[in-house]
Amino acid sequence: SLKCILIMNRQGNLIYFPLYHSFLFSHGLFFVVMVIRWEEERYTDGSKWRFLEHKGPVFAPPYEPLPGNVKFYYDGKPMKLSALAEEVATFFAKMLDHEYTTKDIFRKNFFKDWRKEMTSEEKSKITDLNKCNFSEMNEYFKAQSEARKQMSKEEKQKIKEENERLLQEYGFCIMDNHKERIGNFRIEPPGLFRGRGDHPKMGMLKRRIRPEDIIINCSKDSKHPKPPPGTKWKEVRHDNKVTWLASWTENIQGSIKYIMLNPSSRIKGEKDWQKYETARRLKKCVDRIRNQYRDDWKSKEMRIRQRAVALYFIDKLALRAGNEKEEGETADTVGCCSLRVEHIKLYPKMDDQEYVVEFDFLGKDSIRYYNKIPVEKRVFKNLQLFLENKQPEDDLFDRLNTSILNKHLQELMDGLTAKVFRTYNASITLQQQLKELTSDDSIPAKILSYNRANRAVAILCNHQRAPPKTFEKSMQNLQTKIDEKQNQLSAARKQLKAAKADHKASHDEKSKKAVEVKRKAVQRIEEQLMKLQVQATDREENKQIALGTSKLNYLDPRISVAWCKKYGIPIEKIYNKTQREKFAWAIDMAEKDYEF
DNA sequence: ATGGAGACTTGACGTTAAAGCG
DNA sequence: CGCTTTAACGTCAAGTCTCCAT
Repeated sequence: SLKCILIMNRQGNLIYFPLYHSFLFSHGLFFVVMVIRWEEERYTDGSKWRFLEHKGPVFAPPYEPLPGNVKFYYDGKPMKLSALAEEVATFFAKMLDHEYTTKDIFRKNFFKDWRKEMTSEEKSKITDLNKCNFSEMNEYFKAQSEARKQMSKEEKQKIKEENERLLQEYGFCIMDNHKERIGNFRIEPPGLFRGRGDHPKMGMLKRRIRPEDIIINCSKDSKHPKPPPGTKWKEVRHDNKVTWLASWTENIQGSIKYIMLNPSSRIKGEKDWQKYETARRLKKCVDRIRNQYRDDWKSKEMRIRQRAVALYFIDKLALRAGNEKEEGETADTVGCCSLRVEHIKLYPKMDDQEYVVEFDFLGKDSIRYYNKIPVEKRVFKNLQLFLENKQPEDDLFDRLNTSILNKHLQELMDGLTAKVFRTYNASITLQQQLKELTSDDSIPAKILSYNRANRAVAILCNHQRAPPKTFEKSMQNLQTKIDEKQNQLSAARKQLKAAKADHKASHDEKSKKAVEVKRKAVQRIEEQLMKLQVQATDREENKQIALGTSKLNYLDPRISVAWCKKYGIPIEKIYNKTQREKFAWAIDMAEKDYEF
């Protein structure tokens, strides 16, 4: 469970380095001063750090006006736009190929916000978006991106180096003696807001963020970041009860955006670890809680029965809590507590099953949740009751919201909230599935089992993805490869047979060697074929399922680390570099017998 | 209770860099 | 080695949950 080492560089400065930076040893420039364990540095007073120093954010590059020959046309006539109006126009022009720009709400919102940026002459002239012709601008940007692709190696290298320099200068901060990677040190550039699903605000102008909008957070005794020449920060504060380095208010929803540390940082890692520890505590008392809510289905009080049924859904189906949302501000999506009558259908009998509930609603990111499940009679009867005398658009759980539910959960277990059930059920499912599925086969087969276990979780959590545009083609390609490999295999087998016959006839050393060579070749091709087949299966099963989210947010990484250790699978096969950095704590901690 | 601000996690997706292939 | 394909990475929207004022 070693976390990091304290080292001294040639200037005599002490620096903490996470253990995965161990390549530094090879330079031989450092002295190890001290070894720090994971557990040894948490504050108990609610403060998140003692020292915080950073360089501030990187701003979006300023607008570059279009060259004179690229024109905007209104009502068929060329028209030179003021810089501000032109900039906003380019945002739209860049998206011309996108479906968004055909949507009514998008166009309406865009046009309204665009007009706000126009001069009064422009405003009086440009009154109809349908008369605007952005196609020349669109062509220009397409040509630009084409040119970028065609750049020479040297030019590309130069850009890469510049990015690297920016990363080195602005991408890190010092928090309590650790040099930490910042997650998002670049300020979001201006553009048109693209909401997901049927978003009422799609197309609105997301305005440019200036230094005057930024609140800087750092420690008093640090070197404060300097605003760009001629500008000022909105504020510099020293709040060590929060983890962010900078923040600003975004103009679409009026919400606050933050610059925070990378998932590999101490502060994020510890929080993540804590999250899984809470889920493990739930494991210890989940039976009690389940018995409790089953009892509550019989309660005399409506609010308690609603609470109990909702909790049952959250537990069984891994639904999200479902906070209320302000109507008209966001897309119409729901979670458990905000389910409406129109989102479920009850079937006393369906095929050979009794008491079936059909769910059909849009969840987070407007991803559809569709599921039919048989439930217990009591739940079914309760649901019928909840639906009585209600309109489709009425709340299913009218006596419940997330705050009531979470207050109840808090009483059942310290730190328990609705989302802990998702974490708990995801992690426990992975552990069970790994136990069930892991074969004593080859490494690729084991990894397929792992992916299948991961997939079971992704299905539980409804993590979907649009099938990749190139999916069909890439499946075909893979199939072609498999066919070829099969041909190769039969050819190799024939050759082996021939070699064997040859050896039988001559019994000399040379032919014996030839048999061995052919045998190895067959074996090698068999392995390659198997690998390809496994790959094809994996990919087909994964067509509409996204594994990433559950892997990154719901699965206790120690389960995976332990599994790797137990079966001798290199951790690199399961976690890529970024993931290994994020889960460094788990990789250090977990042994092969770890139990979630 | 209710509402809103604030902080932080979770989520899908587009772009880019790296892997894989002939 | 140069091209294509794939996975990693970054982006930023959209959730959850806490806290505090009313």
